[in-house]
Amino acid sequence: MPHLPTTPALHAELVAVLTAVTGGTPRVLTTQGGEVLPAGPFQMVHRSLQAGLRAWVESQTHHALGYVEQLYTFADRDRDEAAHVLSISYLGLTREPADAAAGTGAWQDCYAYFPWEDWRAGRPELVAQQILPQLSSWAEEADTPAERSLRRQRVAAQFPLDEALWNEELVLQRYELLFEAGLVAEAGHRGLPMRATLPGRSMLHDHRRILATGFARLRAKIKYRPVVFELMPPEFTLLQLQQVVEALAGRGLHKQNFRRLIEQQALIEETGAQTAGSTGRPAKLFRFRSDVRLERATAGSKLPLARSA
Amino acid sequence: MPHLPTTPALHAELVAVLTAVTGGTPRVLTTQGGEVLPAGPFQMVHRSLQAGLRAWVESQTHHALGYVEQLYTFADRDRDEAAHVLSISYLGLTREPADAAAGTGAWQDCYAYFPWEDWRAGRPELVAQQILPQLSSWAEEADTPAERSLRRQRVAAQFPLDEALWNEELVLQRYELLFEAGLVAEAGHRGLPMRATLPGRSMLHDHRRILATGFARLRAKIKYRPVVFELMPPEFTLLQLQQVVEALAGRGLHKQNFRRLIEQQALIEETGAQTAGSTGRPAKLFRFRSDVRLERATAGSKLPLARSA
DNA sequence: TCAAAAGTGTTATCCTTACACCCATGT
DNA sequence: ACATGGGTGTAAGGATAACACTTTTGA
Repeated sequence: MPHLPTTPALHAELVAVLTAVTGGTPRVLTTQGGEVLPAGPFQMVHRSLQAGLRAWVESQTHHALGYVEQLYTFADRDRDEAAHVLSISYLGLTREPADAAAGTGAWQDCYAYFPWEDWRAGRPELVAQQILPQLSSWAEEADTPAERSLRRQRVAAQFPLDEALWNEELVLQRYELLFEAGLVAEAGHRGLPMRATLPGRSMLHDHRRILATGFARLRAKIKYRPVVFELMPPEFTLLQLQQVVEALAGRGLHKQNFRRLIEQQALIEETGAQTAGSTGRPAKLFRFRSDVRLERATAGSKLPLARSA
Repeated sequence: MPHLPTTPALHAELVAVLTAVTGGTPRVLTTQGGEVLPAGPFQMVHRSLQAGLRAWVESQTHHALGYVEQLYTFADRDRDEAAHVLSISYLGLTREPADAAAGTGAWQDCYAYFPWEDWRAGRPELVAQQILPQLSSWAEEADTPAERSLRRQRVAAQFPLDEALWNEELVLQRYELLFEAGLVAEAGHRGLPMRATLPGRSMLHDHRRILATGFARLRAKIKYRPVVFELMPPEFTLLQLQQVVEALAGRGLHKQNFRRLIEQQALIEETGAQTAGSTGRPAKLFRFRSDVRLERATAGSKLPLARSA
């Protein structure tokens, strides 16, 4: 039974998780001083939702949008009990424009929102000093033994003691765990009992959750699809490419294996030029193979999981 | 700038791709004689979209819904130019109820809609006899050499000549390719020039595309998450499990390796009982380990890719 | 000369795939 | 006896991960 009207007025908005990597840090476009993600009303003027989002973002940022992918549709009831809002969220990949003044928003460091996700310099102190103790006591105070065991399992799987077991893709699950445990500010706004407030910026509505969804999807995607290149300048060195991947994955990678695996996949080609002026030996410059971009829909790409050092 | 109202009346509906596997064939719940997927109006009475869908489906089918996952949100403009409809689609996994009369719909064989996706008995004749010739001539009649080359690439990647290169996950891409080439009936309804009409049932609106999205997601998911068990009875033999996976994947699997890989992952445990009465040696019965179900959110599972025979 | 980064070569290990074979039951 | 499905062992191959080492530049 399609076409039935819904009872009260229904509104829909598009929410964008727009990501770039600049200077070794993953960034996300925000508005209102970093408190919300860019969002706009949904209008049916375009062929598809995707086309609509692309046009809207490009008009806002004056910058071409490389890759776009739908993330999730949320029905957020608790902003305004009367008005029903559907939020259709998208992940978009770009490069941060040189003229930072263009557009209305500001690019923020993703790890400002999720400080516990950056393991590039080893396990963050925050995890051992605050998160694990808090989560442990949260787990122990569960009402039933079954719930207690379940909580312990979740904590151990998402914040493992052994650094080698860290799974960087679980960004959303970890945020939701910290939310449930009353460790992020948004939990208090929803009426949950707060245990403590971890460092890390919060956002309005459920935007930090949407950001976590996008970040998680991106971390998963770079492992099997050649989407990193949407974040790279036209020409780049292998080290630059590795640093972008590391910035996203939030951990260091083994240099030699990274290079080998990238090169043997034939996704990139040498431009013939080299870097100059920097310290160290000059590096060859590469570009993404344009013919691969065509078959992008099905082309795979692998990234080495080997850790550095 | 959130909260802005959209111009005309906006409606939203939930669309469900409800899947079960019965008697070696994957099935999907449909209404109106198999022409549409079950769909209902969206109402904000529940905590979340997911909870709403679950309650609605269970009230319709009188059957518990195991696993639910959001698929995609479509903005379908061409049904009724005035009314704007958002379709939020979900994938749900169940078991087909024994009393087939319960509920309003009918369970259809998924391969009735996508006959080219069933490779369990080797490459379907349909592919070599109709699809490949039609797609080839479609590719050759492109306007520019670049477009021609791109089309050839897509055809080769999605319907490879070498059976070993067949990628069962590309259900959606293949449907969209056949759509573009004017080989499925829905293309004609949208005004595209038809080249021929392949065997395979069509659906109203874009429901066959939604079904393809769900089928593709399911084929991808069973490889790394233990969701197959949502489709199994409480107790099952390893052969039954393999046949369910084969029904979904659309191809045969190597028996010995399948068994080994499943058993070594410790996702299942013996019940102690055995089958009786059937031909051949009695088989041990297994059940899904309930403690794994708890950690399902992060638990992985692997399926062997090795082909049979 | 040293630090920093680019590169090359080789080896160990694990997982997947493939192949060969034996066991238990009903007709 | 034989067909059917259950069940075990082991070897080959490829991909990943780990380690050691050389080369080229700027300060």
